[in-house]
Amino acid sequence: MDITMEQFVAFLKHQGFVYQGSEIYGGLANSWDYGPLGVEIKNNVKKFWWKKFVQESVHNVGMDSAILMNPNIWIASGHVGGFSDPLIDCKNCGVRHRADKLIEEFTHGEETGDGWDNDKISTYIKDSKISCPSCGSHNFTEIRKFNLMFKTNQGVIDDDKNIVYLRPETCQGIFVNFKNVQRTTRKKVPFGIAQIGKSFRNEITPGNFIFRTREFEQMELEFFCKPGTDLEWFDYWKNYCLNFLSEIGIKSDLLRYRDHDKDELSFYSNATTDIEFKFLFGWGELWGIADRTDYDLSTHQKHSGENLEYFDPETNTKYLPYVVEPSVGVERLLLAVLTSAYEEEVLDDGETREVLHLHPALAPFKAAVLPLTNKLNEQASLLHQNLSKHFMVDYDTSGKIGKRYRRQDAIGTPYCITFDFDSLEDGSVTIRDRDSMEQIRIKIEEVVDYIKNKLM
RNA sequence: GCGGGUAUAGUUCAACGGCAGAACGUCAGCCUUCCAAGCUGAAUAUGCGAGUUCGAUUCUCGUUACCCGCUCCA
Repeated sequence: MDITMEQFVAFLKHQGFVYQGSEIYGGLANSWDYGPLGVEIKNNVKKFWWKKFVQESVHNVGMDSAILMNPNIWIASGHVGGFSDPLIDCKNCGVRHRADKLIEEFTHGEETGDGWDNDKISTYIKDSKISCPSCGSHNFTEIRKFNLMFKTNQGVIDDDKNIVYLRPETCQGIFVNFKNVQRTTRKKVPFGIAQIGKSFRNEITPGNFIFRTREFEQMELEFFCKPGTDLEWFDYWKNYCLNFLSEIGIKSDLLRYRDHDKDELSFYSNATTDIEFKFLFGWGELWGIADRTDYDLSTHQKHSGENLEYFDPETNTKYLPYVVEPSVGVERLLLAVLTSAYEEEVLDDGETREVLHLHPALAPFKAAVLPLTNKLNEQASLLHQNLSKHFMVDYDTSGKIGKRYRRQDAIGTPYCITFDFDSLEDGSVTIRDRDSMEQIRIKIEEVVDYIKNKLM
């Protein structure tokens, strides 16, 4: 697609998919609002995922956990303390470094600074006369820790004692409910728990439109399986996710797997693979599939004091299940879907049209009712109202019919229903297909079923 | 966070230290019997805040946002 990110953003804004957040106040960095079409397609993307990962899955169930949770959860997960990056700036050239990485590089990996407090890191850097990799000077600022979690206070009093965090990931809400869900659903391992919800991260550098934002929505599955079977399930979900992306309509040549190297893996992970998508700004992570072993359940077991072991009735043994986690961002998936669907198509007559080749299930409008002329308004609007009981339908009377087809093409409406003068006589309408531009004539009462069949 | 760039209608682009224009799009009306192209009319813009100036959209400074690169990304 020969279009820039900037042009694509303008297109999405023009059509009412995504607006800049807080625009009339000059915006708020990296915040985006979803317009009338954006909210539809975003909801549809989530529905599609839910359908494949919960509704149609024999393994999985869903849940929805709170955004605000007991702060001890974040201590257990390592988000409070361990994962705040110690950052240090060079006063000479202004480049920012991770202080622990400086030490790691300087000692060629012999010291990693893991678990050190700021003073120790600071002292080490001074004593070892570590220089700035960018300019070679020894003039660093104090270390500042950046906690990537948003903080707020529960209760009206602003006090350190009542700090709560906006969750930086949804999966912990699943882990802490593992026992609840297992008991109430009477599911046997292997089974999965799926969740869609907002997460918040104070990323140092967000950007690339809705690709990385500080407020975002995740769709995660935590799949619990017997230790030793985790790599099998890892492969299973890897394939399942790629298959999902193909079903949702993303072109396969825009997708690739990228396995994490051993030194890139999180310390608790057995294997991690990203499915990457070729965004307009380049390849970027779309879906992370990680084998998290029993790290999460064991740390929660340790910190909470609750026994989280699963009793396996087949073997009469107890164990902490291993977890395979496919995690995808709604906004990223949406951006990938839109990017893949967009086409500036040259027609046989040399004219061009902008088309979103969206899967009908994702399209904001499933159909548009277009009266051939204004004189047919009355009857056509009745048809529109009837169809609206079943799915989102647009209605457009302004301008020539060809122009209205173009408008619907550009927002991905799969079916245009033209109500003409014959419709008054024969009770039939013309349905025009967005992709093939072919037309069929069918009875008005058959329209709902015709379109519903295409939504699967 | 650092460096560079950009900021004028919805979009793409003009112009100017002294009434900010166009095209496309949008809206209204007319016309219109299936793929954007007819006619008439209308609405809509100098990101925000200071400074210089009689007067700033234009010059200066600050700020905000976006883009590119670096950095970062449990």
